[in-house]
Amino acid sequence: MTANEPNGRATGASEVAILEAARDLLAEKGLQGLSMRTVAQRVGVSATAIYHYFENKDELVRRVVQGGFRRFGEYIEDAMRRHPRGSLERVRAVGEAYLQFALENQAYFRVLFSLQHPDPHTLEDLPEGGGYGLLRQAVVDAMQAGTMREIDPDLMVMFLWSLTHGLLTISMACRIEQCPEFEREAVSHTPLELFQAFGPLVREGVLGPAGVASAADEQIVSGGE
Amino acid sequence: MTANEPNGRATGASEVAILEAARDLLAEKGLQGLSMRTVAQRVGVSATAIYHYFENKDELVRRVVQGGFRRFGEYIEDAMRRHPRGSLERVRAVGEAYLQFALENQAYFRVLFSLQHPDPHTLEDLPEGGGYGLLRQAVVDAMQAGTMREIDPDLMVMFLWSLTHGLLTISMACRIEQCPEFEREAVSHTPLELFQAFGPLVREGVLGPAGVASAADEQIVSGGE
DNA sequence: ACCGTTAAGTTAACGGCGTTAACCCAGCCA
DNA sequence: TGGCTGGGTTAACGCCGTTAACTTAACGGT
Repeated sequence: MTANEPNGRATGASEVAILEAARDLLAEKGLQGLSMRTVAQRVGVSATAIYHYFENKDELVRRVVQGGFRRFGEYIEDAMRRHPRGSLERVRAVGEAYLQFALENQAYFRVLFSLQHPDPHTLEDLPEGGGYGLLRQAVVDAMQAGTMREIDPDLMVMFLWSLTHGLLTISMACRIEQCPEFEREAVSHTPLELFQAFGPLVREGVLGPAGVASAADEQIVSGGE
Repeated sequence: MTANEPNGRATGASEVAILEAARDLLAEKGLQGLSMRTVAQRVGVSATAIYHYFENKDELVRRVVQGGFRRFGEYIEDAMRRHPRGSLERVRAVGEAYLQFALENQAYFRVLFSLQHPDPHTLEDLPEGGGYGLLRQAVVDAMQAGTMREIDPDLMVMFLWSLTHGLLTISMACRIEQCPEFEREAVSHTPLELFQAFGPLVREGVLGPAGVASAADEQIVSGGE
């Protein structure tokens, strides 16, 4: 309980206090640790008081998620600032920032991209220049600088985003580290290491640098297996 | 209610009947439409009867998920059968089957790869030869046939899986179609169309077929933009 | 033929959840 | 001074997962 007034009445349950409590609770105990009652208790107020600020629980978590996307965008902005415009490194850094945010704020991220939301968020949930826009800018710059092939930038963005997001969500939903195929492997386990190992595939594709050797001239190129 | 005996006692709540009811309920109303009580009602039995067959709700949905992965595997198996061993088409078909399953069984898929499970499933949840193993086989075959560069096959599988899974989960969590960046675009909206549009990027990478043209010789290669 | 065990149900209840309804009261403005 | 309003309260409803205690039908062994 926070400081109460002489009678049993509590104060200080501002909208932001509620949002902060909800955010912290989410980070600490995950989505199912966030109930109206626990949030209220942390703020020092009765559960129903929350309904003065938010229509219902859905709106509360939607607002929390919104704040999450904002912080997410900041991670990415920082990453971009650290690399020169038009460089491939900058594009890669955006991906790494994506991973970093997700891993440092797991409970958070799980909710941001939960598949359970009744109706999915449009990307305008994140602020205008948000993650998508930033990555897109990095991609357009790289294309203009000639460090990346020129195709529809939105297609390119979806490609990179899908790859990164997929890697992340797979590692969060499945414990690939302890799957037999991976145990015996030199392939590294952490999402970040995998992401970096993707580098050559992303740059040169599954066919390889010079296109794949046909079966006939295989031994010419690599000496056979 | 199913056929009851003379007294108020119900029968016929076999384990599989419960699993089927849970599966159907999940497909019809999503995860939050699946409660012990609703499942029980559909089977025609009291809620607590379920505890004779399953330890708790978690185990029930885990079993449902298991069955889901099995069906998932069948989709992929079918796709592989329709294309020759070692072909890139076969690998692509696996990805398309992945999309197809997910889109035809959305509520299902949302739970299979929910980020909310207390502890994530190991891949052994799916039967031995399951999705991962099948894709891996297709990849190994393609490498041996020379239609794909030779690298660690598990890395390649994670790459392809991440890409496909990410595309899917992003489209399920965010309504990219109605995001301003996409509205004005010729880029198609459905996951399947996007997946197909990824083709060149997957094969040749973000650098392009012959590596990207440096700014200097750009016009030599493509005649400028 | 009986008894004990077990499998498959039942009802009642507990505590937690989101949410609603009804009420309370300090502070402000006319 | 009086009424409105914003921010709080308690009580209650119906749903949830789960537990406890009970009932009954069927079966196997002596």
